[in-house]
Amino acid sequence: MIIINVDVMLAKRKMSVTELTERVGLTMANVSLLKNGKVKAIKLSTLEKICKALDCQPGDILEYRRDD
Amino acid sequence: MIIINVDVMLAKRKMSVTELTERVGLTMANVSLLKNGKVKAIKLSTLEKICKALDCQPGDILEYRRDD
DNA sequence: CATAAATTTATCGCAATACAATAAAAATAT
DNA sequence: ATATTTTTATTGTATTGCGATAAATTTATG
Repeated sequence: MIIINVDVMLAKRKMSVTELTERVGLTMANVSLLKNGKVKAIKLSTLEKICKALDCQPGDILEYRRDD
Repeated sequence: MIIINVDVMLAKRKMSVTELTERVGLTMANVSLLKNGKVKAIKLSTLEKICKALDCQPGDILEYRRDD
C-alpha cells in the first residue's frame, strides 16, 4: 500500500495544518483528507504544491509498503 | 513541477515497458503515458502497482523540481 | 472545567482525470 | 525489409479530486 505521511515534514517545518492549508490553497477539509491518507489519487499539481510548501520531495511524503 | 521518471528504474531492473505493462495490468498505451509524464494525476493504486513491479519507492519515480 | 481554536469527518455536486479499448503512427530492433 | 516495441491519438465511461459547507471531534488554553 501507498502511505501518505505529511506529519513528519509538518513537524520538521514546525508547521500547522492550518498554515499548510493557507500555503497550498486547498480547503482545510481536503488537506486533512490528504494528510490522513484518505484519498485514492492525487493530482500532480497538488503534490507539487505540498512539496513546495514543505520544501521537500515526493519521497518524503509517499511510501510504498509491501503488505506481507 | 513534478516529474515522473520510470526509465531509470526500468533500466535498473532491465525491464521493458511491455513487461512492466504485464505486471502492472494497465494497457500499454496508458503505461506509456504515465512513463512519459503525460498524466496530471495518478491513482495511488496505480503508483503502488508500479512500485511493486519495479520493487522501488515512490521517491525513485517522482521528483519535485522547483522552476526557477 | 469551560470555552475557544484547530482538526477531522461527512455530504453533495461538478469538473477534471484516469483508464480501457482501439487504432494508427513512429521508433527500435533484428 | 520486416517484425517488434513504444508512443500518440481518440472516444467513452467510471472514478475521484476538490470546493463548499456544516457538524463532530480533538486539542489547546485561560
